[in-house]
Amino acid sequence: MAGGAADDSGTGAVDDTGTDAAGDAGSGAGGGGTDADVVRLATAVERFTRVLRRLTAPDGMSLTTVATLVRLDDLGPHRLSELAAAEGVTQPGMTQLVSRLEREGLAQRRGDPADGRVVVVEITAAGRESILRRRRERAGKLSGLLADLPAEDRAAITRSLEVLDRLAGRLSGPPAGSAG
Amino acid sequence: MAGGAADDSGTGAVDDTGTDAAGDAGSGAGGGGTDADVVRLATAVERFTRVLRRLTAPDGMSLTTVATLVRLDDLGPHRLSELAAAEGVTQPGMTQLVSRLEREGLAQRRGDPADGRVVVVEITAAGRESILRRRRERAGKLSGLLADLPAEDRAAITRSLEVLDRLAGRLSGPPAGSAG
DNA sequence: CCGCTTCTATAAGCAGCTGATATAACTGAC
DNA sequence: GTCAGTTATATCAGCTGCTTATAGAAGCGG
Repeated sequence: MAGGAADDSGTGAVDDTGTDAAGDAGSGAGGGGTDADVVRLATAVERFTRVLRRLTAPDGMSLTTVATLVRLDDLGPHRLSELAAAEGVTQPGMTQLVSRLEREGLAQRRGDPADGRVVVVEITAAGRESILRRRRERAGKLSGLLADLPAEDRAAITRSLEVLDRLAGRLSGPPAGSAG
Repeated sequence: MAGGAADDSGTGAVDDTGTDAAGDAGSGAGGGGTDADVVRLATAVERFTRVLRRLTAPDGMSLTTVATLVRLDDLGPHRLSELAAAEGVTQPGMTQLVSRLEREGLAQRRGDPADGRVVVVEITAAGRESILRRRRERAGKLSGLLADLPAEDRAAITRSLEVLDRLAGRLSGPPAGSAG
């Protein structure tokens, strides 16, 4: 149920999917992928939201919190305001978030000797461990789901992994050179 | 916490890994997919969280709100408690959510003539329009991203769409036969 | 020193979730 | 019919996590 995703599509013109998709929202139609493809992707992302919510263990960690911790793990220490900009929250919001992380021992504040105003945030060993634990939990749940899928479906997902990864990297971008 | 309705918890094998990302994809393996594959997927999902946050326009709509509205659009009217179970929030939470939707004219309550206790929720024309608008906005942003990707990457994403869709459907499950 | 900018912290408020509980409607025994 | 038990929704108090507005401390040019 839920929408026939098994149409032909491919790369040509598909069903009109509503109206003038992506008409005014930037990026000319000629430049990006097919309009219909993009709308389909947007729809799939919407549906996948539900999956994400289910996969998120009740650690009491918000999406932003996890994303911040993962970022600190992946890309190293950031100054606080930089972190706020990268994760798309306000600076006071990030101050609170970091305070929470610090209270739970998952990250810690550090001063910048070169600039007394700056607070540099870095992940702790406990924070790294927390991420790993969470990742393994999620993997466990995913494992159960994937087991029910035919092999070709699993292969399709695997193949798209690196692409999704590249997409994610493109969006988050480099932390504007600093925190070195 | 949570409803406790969908506590699958997979095989839970998946030991440490974390670094070894070798092995072929799609091998049977009783647990369902290679361990490393699953961990890679879990990691990609983590990273994709950032993408989701960025793609979500500042409509002031929570993930749950959007998912609920999309569900009502896809699968038709649901009773309130059914909606709560499907989206993984408590019944009081869904009562509030629906009240919010109703106040903004995106959904409406309806009585069930066969059962006076029941409240059936259905999406309004304005609600459908809201979803479409949001989807188009998202599509616009995605379009810009996809334009930078090589064609083969776009194809990989397109191919994985239906699989992701199937995954989402598997997790949320049918609304237990109603919404007639 | 002073004024201006930059970076973080604090305060007040709102959204959105939770558990506990109240209210109303259906069901079955009698 | 009435009573008790179950089911479906609403309401209440409380917490988390975000927001805007503002305060305070540190750097920089005069």
